[in-house]
Amino acid sequence: MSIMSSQPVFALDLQSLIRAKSVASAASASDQRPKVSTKDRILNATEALFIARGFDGTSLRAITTDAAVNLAAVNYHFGSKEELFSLVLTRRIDVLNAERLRRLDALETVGLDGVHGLEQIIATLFLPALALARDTAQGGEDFLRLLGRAYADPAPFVRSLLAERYASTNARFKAAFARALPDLANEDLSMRLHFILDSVAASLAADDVRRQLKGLKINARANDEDDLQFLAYLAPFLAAALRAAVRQPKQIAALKALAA
Amino acid sequence: MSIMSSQPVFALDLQSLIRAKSVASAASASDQRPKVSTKDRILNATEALFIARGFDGTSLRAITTDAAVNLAAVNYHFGSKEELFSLVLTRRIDVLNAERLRRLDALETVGLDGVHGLEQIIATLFLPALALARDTAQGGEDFLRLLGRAYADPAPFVRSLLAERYASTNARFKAAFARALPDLANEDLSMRLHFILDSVAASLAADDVRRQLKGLKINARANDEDDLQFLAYLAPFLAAALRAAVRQPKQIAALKALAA
DNA sequence: CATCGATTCAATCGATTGATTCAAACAGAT
DNA sequence: ATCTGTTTGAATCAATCGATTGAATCGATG
Repeated sequence: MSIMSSQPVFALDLQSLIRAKSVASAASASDQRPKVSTKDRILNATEALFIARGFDGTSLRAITTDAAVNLAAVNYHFGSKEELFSLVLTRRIDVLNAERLRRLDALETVGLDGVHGLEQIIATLFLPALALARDTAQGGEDFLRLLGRAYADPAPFVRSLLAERYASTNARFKAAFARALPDLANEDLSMRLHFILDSVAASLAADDVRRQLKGLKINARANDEDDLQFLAYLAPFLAAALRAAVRQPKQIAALKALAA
Repeated sequence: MSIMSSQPVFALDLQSLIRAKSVASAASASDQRPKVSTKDRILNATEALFIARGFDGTSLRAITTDAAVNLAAVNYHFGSKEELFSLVLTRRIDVLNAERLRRLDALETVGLDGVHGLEQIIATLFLPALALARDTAQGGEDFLRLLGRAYADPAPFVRSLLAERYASTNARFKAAFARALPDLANEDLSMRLHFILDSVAASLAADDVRRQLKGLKINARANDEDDLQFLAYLAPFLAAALRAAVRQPKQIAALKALAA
């Protein structure tokens, strides 16, 4: 303590003292400074702030303050704010989409189940997301929040990044849904699919929805079995929505009588 | 033209010339400057920019440039950026919620239909939105975009504004849904309701979804009859989703076999 | 220990943000 | 036409934005 006083000391001596101290603490049992690299601290802080405030609402100064690094470290390690956020988004979503495509490939080589083909595709879409939400190395629960925020962010940079990078994946799944729902017109399918994908993303981004998930104890999932249980909760909801018939004259007449 | 040259002129003369010119054009047949007040021009420009870029992404200078008014006019007429956006949001959503509550009141005095009670509530929620989307005085199609963007905006100011101002309305509709779905657990209802409301908002905010709506010619609605037709397209989708059973052991087993 | 590339640091850049100023111009009442 | 309160305009404020600089310091290598 007294060594660290403000009295003038030899700069070299002071630095060597600090260096020795940090090395000592790293070797100690408590390990007060967890060995997380500057790059990773910036990425993690950026992810947390993006979830809470979006792209425009997150400044580099807020990031570097939370990450306890120098402001210039962002441009040194990542080049620019956009390149940083691009990495933050893709390091999560790329993993998700790769697993989704892997499962879809496997599913299409075996062929869709005639009766439950729709549930199979839904499972292919959502099980990877649920699995990643349990993987702390992939952000855990924050993974779902990141996903929701990313698809809702109004910044042109974010929207173009998602649209361009995952266009082919979306096309693959739309084609799969089209085969499972042969009677649904292409335009109807596009709308309902987009509706569902945006829906899940938006809902998962909302804090109170996740709080309710926790209340249902379906957020304490610990293994794939629990994921299936959660999907059994969600899949009928989504499958029923996708299978619902469209624009039957009878329904119009019924609604007309009811909505007066 | 030559009068407007950069040569020194009497300030008063120049101003009077400009004034005379604008007055003349206002009296002319073409009427190049539509008599929209400064206040309304700011509100309209703010709405358009909020839809496109969100709260954080919209600067007062972008607003005043689009509205062709002076920068100081914003703070003079509205006090601050937040007060301006608060007005922009509430002038639309207040109308929507008032009409929703009016219809809900009427529905509850008559009593819910036993068979189609759920569709009645859904109609109560969505018909006012569809009607407003046809009313150019209420923003027309932009009304839906505003709604979607508002519920997705990450700015704390926007989120707290919506949560506080419309909490009671949401509670009213949740209670109504609970009566129409007596077998659905309260937590399940909360989640699904939030899921649906966020869903519609998020979907309507997406440009390509509205483009698909246009392709289905359900966006060319001109009267209440057409609204009912559109609702006949959407209501079965939503009702089926809400009515879908939850967590049946049979479905879990089926999914387990399928998701391998 | 000396050297060198990699990294961190404080300081600062020009641009943009929301907000404010005060004089000029305005519309309506008398 | 004159007066009076309201509205507009150009200029500018301090604060913050993303980005950059060059020196200081780091860890690894010879």
